Amino acid sequence: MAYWLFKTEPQTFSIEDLASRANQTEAWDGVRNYQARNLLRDQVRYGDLVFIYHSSCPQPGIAGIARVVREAYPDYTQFDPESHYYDPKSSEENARWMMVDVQLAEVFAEIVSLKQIKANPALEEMTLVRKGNRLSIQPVTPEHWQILLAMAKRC
DNA sequence: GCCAACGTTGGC
DNA sequence: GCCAACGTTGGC
Repeated sequence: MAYWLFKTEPQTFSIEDLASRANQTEAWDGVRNYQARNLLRDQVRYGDLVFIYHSSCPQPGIAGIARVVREAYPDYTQFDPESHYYDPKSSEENARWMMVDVQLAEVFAEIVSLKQIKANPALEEMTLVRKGNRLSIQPVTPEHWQILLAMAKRC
């Protein structure tokens, strides 16, 4: 089993939105970056655990954990002309973008803030804090996962 | 294949 | 809103 970090802008989709549908699965749509797409398609597997990271917001950081409950399949928003994520260059026969389904596992009592993460020398190799990194789907090593879990206030 | 122009991400 | 650090596009 592998560990991941998925970024989301909470003003668009937050962990509270995920929590409000806790017993349902949620399609993680809208990934429009090839490197992130490749990870979703080739490496993210059923049962993997995912840190949900809030970005572009007052307090960026890790808000909780989700579980992958369906492996990669075509992101339907790419075919919808009404969608913000519509891609006219993609086709149903040859879908360009993929998504997975996730389900909430845990909401942290407090966000593990980017500030805390940056302040921890043991996490300086994390993709998240490497200079210039903007990847929205990132692998997390088991070591980093355990350190971050220990930093989180669990319910 | 090169690379300039442009668009996006995301912290601050 | 600023801007660094990307990624993408398209002419050549």
